[in-house]
Amino acid sequence: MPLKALLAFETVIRHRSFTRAASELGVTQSAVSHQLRNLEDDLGLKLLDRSTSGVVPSADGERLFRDVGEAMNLLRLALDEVRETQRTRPVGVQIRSHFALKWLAPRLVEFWQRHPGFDLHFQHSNAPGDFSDPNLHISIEWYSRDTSPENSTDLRIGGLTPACHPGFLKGENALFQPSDLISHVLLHESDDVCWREWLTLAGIPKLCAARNEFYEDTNVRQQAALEGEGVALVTPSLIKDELGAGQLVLPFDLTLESYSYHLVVPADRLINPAARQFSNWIKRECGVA
Amino acid sequence: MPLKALLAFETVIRHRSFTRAASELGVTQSAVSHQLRNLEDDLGLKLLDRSTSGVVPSADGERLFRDVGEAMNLLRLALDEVRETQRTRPVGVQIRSHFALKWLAPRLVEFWQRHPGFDLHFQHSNAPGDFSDPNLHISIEWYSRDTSPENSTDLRIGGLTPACHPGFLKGENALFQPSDLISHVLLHESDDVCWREWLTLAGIPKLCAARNEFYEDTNVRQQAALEGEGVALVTPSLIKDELGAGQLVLPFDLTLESYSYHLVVPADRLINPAARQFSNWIKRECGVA
DNA sequence: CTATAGTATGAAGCATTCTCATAATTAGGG
DNA sequence: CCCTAATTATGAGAATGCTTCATACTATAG
Repeated sequence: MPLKALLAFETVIRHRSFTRAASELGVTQSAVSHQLRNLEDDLGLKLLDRSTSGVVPSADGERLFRDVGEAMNLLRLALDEVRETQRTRPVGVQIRSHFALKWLAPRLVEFWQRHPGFDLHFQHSNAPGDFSDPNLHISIEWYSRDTSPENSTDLRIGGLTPACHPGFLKGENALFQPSDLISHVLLHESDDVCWREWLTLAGIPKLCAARNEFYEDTNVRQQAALEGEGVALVTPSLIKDELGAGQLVLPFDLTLESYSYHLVVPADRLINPAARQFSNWIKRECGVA
Repeated sequence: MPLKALLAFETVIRHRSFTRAASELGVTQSAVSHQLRNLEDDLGLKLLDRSTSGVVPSADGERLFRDVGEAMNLLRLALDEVRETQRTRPVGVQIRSHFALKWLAPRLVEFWQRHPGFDLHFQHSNAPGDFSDPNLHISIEWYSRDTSPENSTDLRIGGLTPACHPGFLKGENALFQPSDLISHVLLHESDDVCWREWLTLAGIPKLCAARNEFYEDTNVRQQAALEGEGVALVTPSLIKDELGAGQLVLPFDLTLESYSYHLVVPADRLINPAARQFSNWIKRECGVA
């Protein structure tokens, strides 16, 4: 199908002029003339009566234009619509609420200033991003270096070390060394894997604490630690405020480094320019771009 | 507008397969893959979910296809229609009835055999072809070499010499030399120009005949001559039959060569392939191609 | 009858599109 | 669970077609 020529034809008919059609199409008048000559040669009939005072379609041209004009309008509308929805579609971001609260929220204002013009749609979950949902573009997940998936980038924000209420450092069951944890409550996420790994690092893999409590949400878990509920594993760089204010303390100088936040973006989501921008911004902010 | 890519997209969706779409489009699967990648990159969204067991459109792809598919169908139909009308539209030929009867008619059967598949529409007139009528493609006209228009080809069939009933060669007013015409009836077309030129050639420009009769149609005029009505100017090569049968004779060995049949075809009519074929055939038959 | 505003044309450069060769991916059968 | 067959993806280079440039041509209006 001589699509380009048909578009040129349609444009010429609308403008009744090669010159104006050329300028709409962003090409020279010569290009349009060539296109129309080719189309007429191809079809073997005259589509236009040319004159200096405007171009008028021949009977054949008129008939062809009825359908071609409609078709081109359809295409234009369809493209505009799809581009518009795409332009205004929010970038779907799954992000752990802790990272959202402690890292992202403080930086987001600056991001809006530098990249206005698109929306972000946040959802919070600890599970891996469900990218079968086409509206999810980016996920920030928590992985140890060797279990992180293919399409992820280590944001180098991470590490786990126990944190507790400052009161835990004194008194009867004061935390002097890791084995003292035996008489304390351990605050877990959904399982005890991380604590197990830290305890292994501390040389006491078998340690069994007084009690285990599970808080899916890290913000809540840390609040529980802050209130003296027990000892939670924390990422120090994310809770500088609480540490600075003395609300939480780190009893041991021993950090499990292997865990960190990872940016997960399937390659096919990067065709969304807004998603690409946001993803790049995060990497830049973390100094891993 | 990425028209080619949209066509590729539409074809892929219809076939649910890059490979089959490629074969419909007459290109390689690779080309289709490139087109779709470019389209998706351009729009910034995924249009297809690919798999080896068939390609299915994404939600966005589905929506785009609704309009694009319709538009492409419109274009296809419009092109088919216009091509079909063009293919079956008869070639309009204006041809002097004399030339049609004496030259064309005997050859037309052979032409049909060699070029079946299109119709010819003959109309007879001595006037120049009115090419403002888009249905007129070809005209065969009678010109002297120096008055023939730009877009005409001399078919080298022509020449004029007087012809008459054999009885005119004997008796009281027998035609022995051109000046004997003074006592005869001259049979003209619409004016006396041709006879004047012939008489000038014969050295008797002022000769005034006994009577002048006007017959627009050369076939009729020659019939009149044949019946002994008077003397008509004829093109010898076209009336070999009558001469051979002794129905007409040429009293003088003096031919006005400057007139001949010309094929007139405006350049823009040659975009009709059938018209081009017919025009070329005529030229070939006359040995002027 | 010239000026002006348009279209036509041919050659050459440029860009897009296509092909080729091959890689990567996925589903199904042994 | 691996292997095969069928599909899509990819990158580089080739081919095609589109565009431009420069200029010719044509018609209309003053």
